[in-house]
Amino acid sequence: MSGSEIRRTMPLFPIGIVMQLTDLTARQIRYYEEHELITPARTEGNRRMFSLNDIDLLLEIKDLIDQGVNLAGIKQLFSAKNEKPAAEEAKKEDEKVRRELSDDELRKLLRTELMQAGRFNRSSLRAGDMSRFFH
Amino acid sequence: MSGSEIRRTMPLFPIGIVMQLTDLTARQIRYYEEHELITPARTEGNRRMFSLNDIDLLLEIKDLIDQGVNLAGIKQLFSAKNEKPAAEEAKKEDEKVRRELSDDELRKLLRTELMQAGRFNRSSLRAGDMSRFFH
DNA sequence: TTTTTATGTTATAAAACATAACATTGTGTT
DNA sequence: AACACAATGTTATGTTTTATAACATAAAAA
Repeated sequence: MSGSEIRRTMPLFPIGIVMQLTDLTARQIRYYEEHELITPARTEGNRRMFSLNDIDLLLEIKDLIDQGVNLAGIKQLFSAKNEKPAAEEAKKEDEKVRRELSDDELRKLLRTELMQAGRFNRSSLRAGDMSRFFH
Repeated sequence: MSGSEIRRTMPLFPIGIVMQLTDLTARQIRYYEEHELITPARTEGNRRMFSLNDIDLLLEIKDLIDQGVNLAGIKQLFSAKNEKPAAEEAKKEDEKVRRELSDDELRKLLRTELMQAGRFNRSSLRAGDMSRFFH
């Protein structure tokens, strides 16, 4: 229940991709960040890099805005959500294991998990449909 | 058995991220493309965008090269792999369904699947470790 | 009506990436 | 040994993408 937070926090996507996945403009995304609804990572060159968590948040924001909630309200909703820590125990144990992972092991894990990330349930989308996102 | 091919083909990652995930240089990645071991998508601006499938392929290539196989050999291995179609039936059925998906439905599906993509098995990595990839 | 909120638009600078050409290193061949 | 080729490094140059900031605008709130 705490392990799923891990790779969802990996900064993988540039803003251009996030725009297409969320159907938000760069202006909107940056504005939400400015108001601390999201805090995407930055590359060394200061470019925003978004994680799956960030994308989820953006999609939630969009839904809420579509429902008439303003940013202040969304902020409240989000902070209310995080009221529930529920992940106290596993933290320290993870901490212990962390140091023992070599770069190579890390990459192998990452590989496995990336491959798994692709194995979704069933064929609801097809490759051709992705032309909507890339021309 | 054919559905899992779908989102694995979505072009999501720029070359910089792929370099970090695979530990390959841009030169290597482009060279492998030049020799048709991978064929990443392109943005309108001609930038390469890689899918999970592409990343898997790159990792396989790396493994094989580490084992002393040259590009010609890898090419043979890959083409041998694709000798097995094994996905003939589902194609036409999928084709039928495809047209009926609206953009909005597509995005909703995408959302669900992205969220699911993050829900991996267990805590083998931790957020802090990702600082290796982003400084 | 006047502010405030949320977003659009434009200008300017820098980061990331593209291609291409040449250099280097290792391996196998003659 | 000398050579050729495969794989990768390095450098130069141009384009795309993203960053910030400032100003504009429409809709909602006060």
